[in-house]
Amino acid sequence: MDIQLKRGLLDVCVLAAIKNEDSYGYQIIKDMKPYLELSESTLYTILKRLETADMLTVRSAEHGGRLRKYYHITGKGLARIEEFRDDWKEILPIYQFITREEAEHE
Amino acid sequence: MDIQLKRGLLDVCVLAAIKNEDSYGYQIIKDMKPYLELSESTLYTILKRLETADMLTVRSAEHGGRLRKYYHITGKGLARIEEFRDDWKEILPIYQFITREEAEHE
DNA sequence: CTATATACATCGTGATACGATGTATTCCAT
DNA sequence: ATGGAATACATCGTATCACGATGTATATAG
Repeated sequence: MDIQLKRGLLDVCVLAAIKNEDSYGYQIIKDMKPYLELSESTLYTILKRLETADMLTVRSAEHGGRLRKYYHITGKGLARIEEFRDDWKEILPIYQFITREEAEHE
Repeated sequence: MDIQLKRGLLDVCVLAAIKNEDSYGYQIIKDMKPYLELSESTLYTILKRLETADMLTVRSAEHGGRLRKYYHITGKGLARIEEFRDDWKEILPIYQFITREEAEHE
């Protein structure tokens, strides 16, 4: 997939990955993999950015003798997903504009 | 609309604007306006980029005593639009993933 | 004992949208 | 005729961002 196109989906996709259940880095990557692949360096950059923007909170918890950072979505994060729904309504006509077959003669 | 989301659509949208008919800067902005607004500085950056990538060719023509630069899409540019169609097939499941309502209890 | 998977983190780089700014011409209303 | 929109193209600097490279540390399987 085109990198630029991916950019617009990454943040919201990460938020969606923790929407129903708190999760941690490695798990988020696994859950997103079927839809959108991203590297660890990209994910941690995004998580930090979303935390700064108050779209998620972080809590450290021990698991199997090792620390894990669990990410929890906030109201602002949920609102961000709703904004994406609105953006989607604008994207559909754009898709039509781009893929329309016009003045194509037999 | 979210800037990041816009980024992924701009290039292809400009190509779509000249797909059926050669066009020039000011006209492209007008044609795209109902779908996606962009400033002149952004458009000329994009046109230059698409030219470098051989996705369009440029020709200067006089119009009303003034020079206009007309942009013409190439085979590579048309292929870029086809790629977008393919990307779209990947985007749809991502949209589902983001907006799914799961484990929402009454 | 060693390699692989898990887990988190930072740095540098290249790509890019856009506001600000500049130049020049045409057209219209006063 | 004169001044201000609208038309038309162009450049520069800045902020944002994805990602590869790289580093640390622990658990687990062969």
